[in-house]
Amino acid sequence: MAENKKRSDCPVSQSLDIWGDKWSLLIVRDLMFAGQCTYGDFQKSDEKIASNILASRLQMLEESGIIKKEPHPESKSKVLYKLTAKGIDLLPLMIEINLWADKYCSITSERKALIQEVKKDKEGYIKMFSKKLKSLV
Amino acid sequence: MAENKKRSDCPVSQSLDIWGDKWSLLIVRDLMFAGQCTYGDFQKSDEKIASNILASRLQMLEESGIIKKEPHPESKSKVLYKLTAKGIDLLPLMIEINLWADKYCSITSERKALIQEVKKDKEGYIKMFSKKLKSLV
DNA sequence: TAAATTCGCTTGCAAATTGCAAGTACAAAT
DNA sequence: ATTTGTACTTGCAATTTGCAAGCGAATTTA
Repeated sequence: MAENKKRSDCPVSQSLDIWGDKWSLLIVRDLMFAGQCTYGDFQKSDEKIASNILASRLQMLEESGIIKKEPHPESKSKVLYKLTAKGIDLLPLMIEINLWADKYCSITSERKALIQEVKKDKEGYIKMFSKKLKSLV
Repeated sequence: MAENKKRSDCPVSQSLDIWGDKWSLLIVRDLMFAGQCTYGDFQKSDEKIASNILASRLQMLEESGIIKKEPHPESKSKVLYKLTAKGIDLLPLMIEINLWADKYCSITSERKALIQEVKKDKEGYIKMFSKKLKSLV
């Protein structure tokens, strides 16, 4: 459950120790697109993550300071998950993943449009999007 | 052994299906730093990947066209692994991982120096490094 | 106000993956 | 001719994943 051991001092290795599994970055993706999500929102995503895996990943991401939990303003039974500044700083990485996939994977036209926007002015797009996300924190 | 099933149409998800495990990007990292590696070179890395995992990851990365195998020019018993263009295109992603880790993980001073170079002129650095890697293909 | 539903998890268990240690086949060096 | 180096493979135990169901509290519905 806890992936708390550092394999080496390499920055890549240390990063992968934190979010280098099949699910964590999908959670981050959902939060970047939606700004905030409930537990149920994550479960609605196309990849259909198992409930126990979702719970353990959310806990890990929270422990490593990438996301945070907040009470839902409208309901005591709901929880809101949000990205922290540390999580928002994964945006450039997320953009590069999309750009790579745009070149080498088959992408939905919906997402393709967004990637086109990024290509026009990558730095500008990241700044704008990052600012938007930070306003929600 | 084979992670050949697509979880969804999302570019992030599809990318993670290919290289989204704890080891693949470390193999790519080694190749980016060294230009080319033998099986034994990978095993010498700090993270001490198990031999069977290394073999299976190398196979997967080759099947997905990110790396390629070549006969070693000096020995029939050795094999050279190299990045393909598709693998080299992971460089911007790799750079962003390093930049994120530079901000949030504890990094060795050796790698810190390299990251400083990147920060001065990211685009320029990527172009230069990418060109260098492509000259080895 | 009682019953049903939603919500965020947890639990049990089978299946898949990982990690370790040792082994194998071929090439190269001694 | 024997030992060493190289790229893997194999067997097996331990961990992780994935599925299905369950659970307690909050909320909605009848």
